[in-house]
Amino acid sequence: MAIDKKSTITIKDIAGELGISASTVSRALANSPLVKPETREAVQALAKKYNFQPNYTALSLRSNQTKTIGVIIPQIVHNFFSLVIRGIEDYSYSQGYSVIVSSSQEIYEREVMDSRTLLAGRVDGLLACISKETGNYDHLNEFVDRNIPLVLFDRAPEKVNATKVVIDDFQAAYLATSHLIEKECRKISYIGGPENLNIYKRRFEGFKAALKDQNVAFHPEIVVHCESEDFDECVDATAKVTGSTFDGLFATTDIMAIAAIKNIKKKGWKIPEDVAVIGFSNWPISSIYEPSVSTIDQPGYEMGRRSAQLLIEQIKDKENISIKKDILPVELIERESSKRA
Amino acid sequence: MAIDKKSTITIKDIAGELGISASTVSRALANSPLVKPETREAVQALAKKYNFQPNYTALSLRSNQTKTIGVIIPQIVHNFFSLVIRGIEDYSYSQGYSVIVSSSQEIYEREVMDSRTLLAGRVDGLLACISKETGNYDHLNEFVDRNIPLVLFDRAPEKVNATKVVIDDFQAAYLATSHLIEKECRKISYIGGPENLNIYKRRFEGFKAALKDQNVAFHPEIVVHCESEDFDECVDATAKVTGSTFDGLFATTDIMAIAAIKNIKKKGWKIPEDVAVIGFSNWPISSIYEPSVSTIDQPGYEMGRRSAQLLIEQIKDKENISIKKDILPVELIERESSKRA
DNA sequence: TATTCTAATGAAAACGTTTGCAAGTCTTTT
DNA sequence: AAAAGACTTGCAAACGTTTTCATTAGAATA
Repeated sequence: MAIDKKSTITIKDIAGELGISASTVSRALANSPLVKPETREAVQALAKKYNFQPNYTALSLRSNQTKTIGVIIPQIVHNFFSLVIRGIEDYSYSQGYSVIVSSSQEIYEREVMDSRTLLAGRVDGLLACISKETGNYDHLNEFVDRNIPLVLFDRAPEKVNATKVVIDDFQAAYLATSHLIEKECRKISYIGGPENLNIYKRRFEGFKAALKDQNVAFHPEIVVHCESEDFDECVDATAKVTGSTFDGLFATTDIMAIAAIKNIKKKGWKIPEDVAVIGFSNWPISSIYEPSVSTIDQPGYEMGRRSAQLLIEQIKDKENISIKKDILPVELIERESSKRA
Repeated sequence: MAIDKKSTITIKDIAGELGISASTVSRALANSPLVKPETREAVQALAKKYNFQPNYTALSLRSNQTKTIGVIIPQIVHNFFSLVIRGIEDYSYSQGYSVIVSSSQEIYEREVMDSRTLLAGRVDGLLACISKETGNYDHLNEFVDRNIPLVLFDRAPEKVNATKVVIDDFQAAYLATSHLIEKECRKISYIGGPENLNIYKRRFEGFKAALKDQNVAFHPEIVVHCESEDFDECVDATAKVTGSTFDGLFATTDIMAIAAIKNIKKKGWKIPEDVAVIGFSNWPISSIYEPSVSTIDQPGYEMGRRSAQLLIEQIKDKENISIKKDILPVELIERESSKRA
């Protein structure tokens, strides 16, 4: 292979060929009124001929901004999060920003390391969703302290004073639970995610509040908090619950809902006749599975878009960063698993 | 908010405070033997105290490399591709490279635009998987012509002379089909993806070759090529096939396999007793669905890792780029949908 | 004591841009 | 015809590094 010297041409090359200075070329390219129309046209024609692309790195160095935003996400192989990323990308690219994604794999140390790496001059701002393990927020507060734009989404700890984009988990769980009560359920099982994550804590609270407000008894023996997202482990964890009887079940994840359904089927109980079930997140599988699973649709794409928008606003006006909290609406989707008169 | 002047410190700041020159600081930080041990220690101590991080952009400008690789992928909300991305990220980060991902959303124009954007000085090399629409490869050949490292994965057109990481689609389909024949299937339906994509063309060829080699008749009336990946559309498309009878079905996607299963169930045919089914890709849903679906496991994570590895090798030795073709092994996973004596 | 060698440091250039300032050439005005 | 103004352009600095080359001071040699 040949060595690719001069495969990429610079402003100086154009200047040289035209016998003018680099400054004039720069101005001509920027359509500055300071340059004579003929000069401008000559420059632009040559730039086009050579397919000139300004060197991004040089631009960054001069302007002290990378036009890149960083994203830290717990998992990438995950329907909800990949939707979020798509939203982030769509908006960012439309604004001329690139996106660097790094996934912590739900490991606290990786999250800390990644945030430091990104902070080291690679990005103009950060979008983050904390891992399940994360209990210490120093690495995030460092952004706040140094006045570097930061937006937290979905799993957003109260303790960090940054802009947040979330759903109202309490309200969403309240909605799901009320849906079951409306379907005549009077003894409802709860299958939740790890309670140390705020979102699951709040969903549990929403569940209990809905019961209380509507005078339905709470039964601790049919409550399970499941740590894992692995399907088989969910099946094992939810098996505990089918030791008792119940007529409704709310799971904070569609995967858990389906795991529970598997156990319910095994018992010979009919869905939705004997037990009505509702999940959470509206994963693709919930509409394909049989029975199709009622769920709470979580607007992942919108969450990504909105987070990116708020972040880029902050980047563009760093002097006046104001902390916001955006709560996105959720929607209940009724499917076979809870459809009954 | 306060203005963050000097929130980030440079080599010059350290030099100033120590009353030495920037060059010495640079050398001290690099542990050069040219600097006096005391000087080196003083510099390093101060760097540590201020948590000095070298400016990435300046480094890039000087060294003419961004330590970033670009990835163009058709979709990000897709189990296989997100696995690939994870593989790419894991390897790249381990080598000190960042990753910029952009998804074409299966749109040719976006793919072209994204490749141009990334080419414009943002990345040291590109990893790409073409969209379903892509039939013209000029944008990729531009990389080859300009000697910029490029690795194609999964959907890799023959016409581009670049390193490729793929699975042997012919062989994989041959394997799946032979599995059905082994299970006593003698009239096998084929549900494929769009034929203009090489991978589907080759899977179809593998399917037909397996039939021929084992003297099983090919029945064109139970063949469907389905354009969409949307589940409901797949259900509609595969319905055509259940107009005839058959005792085996091979689908080139798990989603299509499940769509077909839905139609088969509707007919009242038993799986696997009346019809044995096998899919392709080993999506999570295929193990959760009832019946669980036999499939060909496609090593997405490995494909990502390997692609990144080959790309980074090329980046590190641009003078001697050699074109390789890596074919990753697939594995047949037998589940309920084809399990019979 | 004069010369050479070695060790440590600094000055400056370079990477590719943008932009404030100075300077040049024409026109216009008085 | 001289001064002022309007247009164009170029020079140089700056962004934060690394690295080549030159320089200094001191030590070793003759």
